[in-house]
Amino acid sequence: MPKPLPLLEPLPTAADCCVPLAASPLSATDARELANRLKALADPARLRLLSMLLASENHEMCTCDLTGPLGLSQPTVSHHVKVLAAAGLVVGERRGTWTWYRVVPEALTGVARVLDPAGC
Amino acid sequence: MPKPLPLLEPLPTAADCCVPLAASPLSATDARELANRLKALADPARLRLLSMLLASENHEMCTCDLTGPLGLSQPTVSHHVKVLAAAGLVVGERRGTWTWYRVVPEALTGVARVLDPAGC
DNA sequence: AGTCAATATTGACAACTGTCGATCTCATCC
DNA sequence: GGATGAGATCGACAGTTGTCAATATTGACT
Repeated sequence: MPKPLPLLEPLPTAADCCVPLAASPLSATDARELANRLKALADPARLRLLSMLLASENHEMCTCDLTGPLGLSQPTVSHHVKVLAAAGLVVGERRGTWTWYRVVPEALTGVARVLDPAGC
Repeated sequence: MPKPLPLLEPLPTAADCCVPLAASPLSATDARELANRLKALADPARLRLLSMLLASENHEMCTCDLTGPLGLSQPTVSHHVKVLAAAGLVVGERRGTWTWYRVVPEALTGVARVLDPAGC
């Protein structure tokens, strides 16, 4: 359990696609793209992982601190963060031996906004 | 392509779970529940289906009007609307030979609100 | 009853996914 | 350099999922 270092740079911005679901019938490619992001979210372990990151002290955690609470093996946790990172929902940063992950809030907000028929 | 009848009753309300993702680490059961909803959303065909419903004239369509634009067989469309209905995201109503489906906007809004770390 | 049309269900199959053990990579410290 | 420890990757396996053809069900209309 290493001590978290203070972040040096602001959180990176994420591609936040903005094709509101309710505006017009989604094209096949837009639908595939949004589905990919939602697929990354649609897993209990990854949702818990995200919420743990968001609720953590410095809004970041290393893999070693995630395996225990999630009750999953280290390779499995590594797999999940990789899926989330590929979807742009988290970013990882290597500092020495550890890799620190944090959520990209803009990405989550983007997905939320696309979904909400009330327009948010 | 039958003519859509005017809706007689207001849209039904849906269970909108409200455990904000960012507030605290999600419990295993809460995560599973939210993941189930997201799994229902995380498919290109179902996303297109939802957006077609939302963008349609009377905010409802019958199965027969969905198969063509989606480019999927009738059983497959029937399968997808069933998944969406099981997740509470759409409701179907049989009128004569046809079944009319419409989105439950509250359900979508609920998911969007849970996801958004900005709190909406 | 009998026919027709829309929808739902079933069965089957290929593709994808979550999980873990084993192994590999890389940075740190002696 | 060698040892240690965190994390990533690989290979395998069970479970799930999207799809369709075939069939069943339901409602309308003679």
